[in-house]
Amino acid sequence: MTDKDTAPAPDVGRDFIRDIVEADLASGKHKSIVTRFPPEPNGYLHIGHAKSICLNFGVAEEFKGQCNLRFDDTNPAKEEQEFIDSIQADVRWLGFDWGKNLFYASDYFEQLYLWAEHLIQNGKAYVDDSTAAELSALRGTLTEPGKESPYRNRSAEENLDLFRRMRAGEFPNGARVLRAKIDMTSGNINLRDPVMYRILHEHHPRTGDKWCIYPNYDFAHGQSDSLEHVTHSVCTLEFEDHKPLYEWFLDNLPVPARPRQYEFARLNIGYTVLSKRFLTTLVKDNRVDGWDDPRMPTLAGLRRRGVPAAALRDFVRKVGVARANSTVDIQMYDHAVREHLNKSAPRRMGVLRPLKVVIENYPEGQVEELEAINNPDDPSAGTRKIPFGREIYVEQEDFMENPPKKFYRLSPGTEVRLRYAYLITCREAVKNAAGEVTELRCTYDPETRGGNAPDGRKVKATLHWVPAEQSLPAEIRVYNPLFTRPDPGANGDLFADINPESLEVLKDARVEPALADAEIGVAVQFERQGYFCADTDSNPGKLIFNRTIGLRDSYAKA
RNA sequence: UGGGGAAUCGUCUAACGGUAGGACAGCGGACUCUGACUCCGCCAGUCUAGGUUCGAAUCCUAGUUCCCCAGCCA
Repeated sequence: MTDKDTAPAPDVGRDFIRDIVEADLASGKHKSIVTRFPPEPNGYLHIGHAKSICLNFGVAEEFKGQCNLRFDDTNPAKEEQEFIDSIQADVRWLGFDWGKNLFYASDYFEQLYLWAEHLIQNGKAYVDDSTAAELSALRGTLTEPGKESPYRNRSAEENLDLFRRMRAGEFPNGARVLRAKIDMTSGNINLRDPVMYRILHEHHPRTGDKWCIYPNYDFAHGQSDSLEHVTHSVCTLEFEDHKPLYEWFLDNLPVPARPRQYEFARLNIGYTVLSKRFLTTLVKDNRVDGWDDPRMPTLAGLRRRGVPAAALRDFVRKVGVARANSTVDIQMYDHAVREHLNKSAPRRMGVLRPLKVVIENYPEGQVEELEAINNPDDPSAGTRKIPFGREIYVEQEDFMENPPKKFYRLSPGTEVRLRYAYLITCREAVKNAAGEVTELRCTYDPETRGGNAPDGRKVKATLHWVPAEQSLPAEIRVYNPLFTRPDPGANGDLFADINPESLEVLKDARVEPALADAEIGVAVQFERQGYFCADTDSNPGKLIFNRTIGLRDSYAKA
């Protein structure tokens, strides 16, 4: 293979992982590479996983290697089939394909068990009868070395007998563990005789009740990598301390291949939390409406909200891969989403908070069809017709009775354009007993059909609108950040920082008729408002839209 | 007082002893039938102190700050 065959496209982001892979290929250390994405099926994937997925699958793709999807299913107490299924759906949605390379750590349980016996026979592992508390006390602290367990020097025969009886189910949960015999005085706590197996009388989603002892991460991960001939085992920074242990097992076992572990910094984003533990709590406590709640940073949530997979891939590419902890500005994510949606989303009109407008000089009962462009940047997207009549709705915030100087929209006496329709002039604001504006009386200029004045006069504002009669009622769900601060939990209480206004439901919105058959999950732009998609709860009898993201609004900012 | 990492514009990220560059954000302007988009311009950085070198973000020394590790989680 030449450099030309293996070098990634020049426009793709480079990083230290890709540098290593490229060097390993160039030096002949590897003829081809194998990576893997190893999720634990104990929750849904979130945008942090997207970084890992794009990295592992992306590198494999760029260097013509292979990327396995391997479930790290070594803890049946937490893992479920639902998560195995959702993870596969999410990885596919993100745009990656593992082909035939779908594996489970549980596929290797028998081999791992045999390797455990191998270590026992070589005097490198022992069964410990200590309780969890005793183990913890013996482990020492960060600054003090640990102490050897009284069970540490059992004979290989006794250890083997005990371990086999553990497997046979003779002991209850927690009664004993199998530990590697390494070094209780190591500065690296992971080397202080780490646990390899624990007794867990649990039903496993894949192996059922076949096992009642399960290997833990450290005893499963490296060997699984080896069995799959993974060349580059890429994980996050917190596993760096585990690398010496990862290598100790590979060094002391007759494994078929020698993978190398490399670590990168996990993704953090302002105003959000990417912790499966926390997201699980949100779901279990019903603080959100499930894993795919559009407020969740899960791939399922983002998908339901209308975020295109390509935008996520692009976001992750722009963020880059490095070894320094960092927190990406949420606006970088917003930018990636808007950038994609601006190109792809058809334009429509929807009024979130309707204000009725009566066009006094427009003939009663008359309806005409006005032509609207579906995407100004893409002529091939075509046009559509929007009915127009004497009564329409505009956005409440597009009218002010006493406007400040830079307010270009409607106020008594001002003229504005209705997008693709006419120029109208506000004549009067009708109020209710409480003094609230309930209706606008306007006049239109019949000469301005389509939106242009024959005399060439200009108006500063173009407003979106919908016809009163033919528009459709819709519920619109507007999402705000799940947290009120960029660094949630920094004051010690994550829950205290949850944004009570993360969901805003607008029940009286009106949308143009073309939105009747909006495809679920596919965002369109409501002009001047943002991007919206039909929610999974939406149906022809009750339209429900999620706001994917708002448009930038330099007026609101000022 | 143990072990392991990391420090570059406000944020994310390049640089591999040779002009500190890009993206996001911000600010200013142009354009506009979306106060969107697009375009143009501006702002702004090598943790500190020494040293090596013609030349240091990069190499050396000493500090400082931040992150991770004491699950029978991953």
